[in-house]
Amino acid sequence: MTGSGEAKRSVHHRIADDLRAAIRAGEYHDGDRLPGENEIMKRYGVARVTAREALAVLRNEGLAVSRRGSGVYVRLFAPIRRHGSGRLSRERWGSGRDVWATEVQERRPEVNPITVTRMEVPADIGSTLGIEAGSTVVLRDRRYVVEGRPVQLARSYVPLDLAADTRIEDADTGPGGVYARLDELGHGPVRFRESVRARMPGPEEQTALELPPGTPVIEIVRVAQDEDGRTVEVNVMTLDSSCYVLDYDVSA
Amino acid sequence: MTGSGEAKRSVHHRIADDLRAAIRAGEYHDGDRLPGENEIMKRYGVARVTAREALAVLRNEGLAVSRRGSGVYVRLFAPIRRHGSGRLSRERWGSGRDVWATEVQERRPEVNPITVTRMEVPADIGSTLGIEAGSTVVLRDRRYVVEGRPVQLARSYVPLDLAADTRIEDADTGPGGVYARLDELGHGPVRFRESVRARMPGPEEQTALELPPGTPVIEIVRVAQDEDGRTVEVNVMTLDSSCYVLDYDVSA
DNA sequence: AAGTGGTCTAGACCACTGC
DNA sequence: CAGTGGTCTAGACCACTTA
Repeated sequence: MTGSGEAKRSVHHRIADDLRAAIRAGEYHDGDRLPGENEIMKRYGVARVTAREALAVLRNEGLAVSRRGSGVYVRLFAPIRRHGSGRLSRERWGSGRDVWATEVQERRPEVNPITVTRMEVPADIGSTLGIEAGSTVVLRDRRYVVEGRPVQLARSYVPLDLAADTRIEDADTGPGGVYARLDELGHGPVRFRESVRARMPGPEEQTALELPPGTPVIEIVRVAQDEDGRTVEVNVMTLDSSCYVLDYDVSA
Repeated sequence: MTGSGEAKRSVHHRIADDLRAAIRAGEYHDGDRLPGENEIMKRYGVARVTAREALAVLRNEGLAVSRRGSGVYVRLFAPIRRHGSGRLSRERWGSGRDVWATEVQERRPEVNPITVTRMEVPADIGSTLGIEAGSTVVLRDRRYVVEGRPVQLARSYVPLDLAADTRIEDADTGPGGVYARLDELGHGPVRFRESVRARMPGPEEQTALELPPGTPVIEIVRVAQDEDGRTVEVNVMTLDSSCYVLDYDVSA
């Protein structure tokens, strides 16, 4: 079928290979129903656990999702393009539109209840912010939802001496968001560094982002500095990787 | 133990939660041995499959790796920082050092046998390169290895009319690499766009990068343009996400 | 040779979906 | 209510690692 000399590959791997090949060959399309556990048991004459294991391979590759009581389906990938360079430019947030709205456009973006709290700075954030341990920061915690699907978590840390008793401590920071408020305080960010990595989510993130198994997250740590080189905000974002492509422009 | 009101979580999930909590609490460190299948069966009084399933959760989260015949171990994360902005600057490759060497420094980088082939341009690459279907491109295919571990695959596409009969078609492109050669031809790249996404690897990538289960890959598609706006190279990179953090600098 | 993870079978019960 | 995926048990054999 699939290949030629596949010898010692285990049974559930061979079944997974068959299905993967079929998906790649276009025999199944996005959202199509795949053969389920019972079907695989019959077709290949294997035990339930073996059929499950084959499907687990595809789930963990992010190729399939299973819906209890219903079936197993081909997973789709319809990403949001997030433009890294330019999206943080002064014109953007200076114009009173917030960064998020400009990038998802017509896809019905929502922001879930924003919680704003004062807290002692976590060790890793503190060293990045360049402030001493034990200092207080303002944490803005929020979740972005597009078309009913949660796609991103964001935790933004601002030193208390900048944020105290400003709209940065309000759930609604007003037009232009936190960066515009920092600018009004004379600490508008002019330089950013984004550090990007990918990893599998922990169970808390799986819940918060409603991630099916086999979905990595992208973690972006964005550090914002003002004209004087002071770090004025650290923003830790966790993205559903099946929803995003990040674009960065670089010049030589 | 772990929490308070965990009720209907399945047995293998509860076991996984215990182990995860223990790892996070620092009871196990990087590379430490975790309780294996047999140990879990005894400790929790569950069947082998259930113990396996618990360990599978941790593996798929990238927290643990298992070594057949030996045991299950806490996985480590020691990333290479890849500096997106600046690393492509003229000074870097202009100075005759290649990009790769500058970023991994003392970590014994190697490049596996580079294959260079002429081929018909794949559809997706063609549309990105802005050349008509059926055109010929030069494909440079290579694998990077650090400290004996493969960490990155890269496939670089250059239009044939630029690369034909130049050192771009040699395995060794000489000092400064492909970009320096393009520059000598009057097509030195001045603008780059990197598009970044994360996903789970297919089995071919798992093999080529020797990835344990639960390891996502980062896919970077870099498009390089010369002064005239012509796309002179498309480079598709596949990175082991457990080996990389990508840094991008952005200014407002 | 003992221990470990990897694979597989056969049979069972449950919770949920969709008709 | 029938079908589906999710979970679990009990027992078995194999290949590999370690000593």
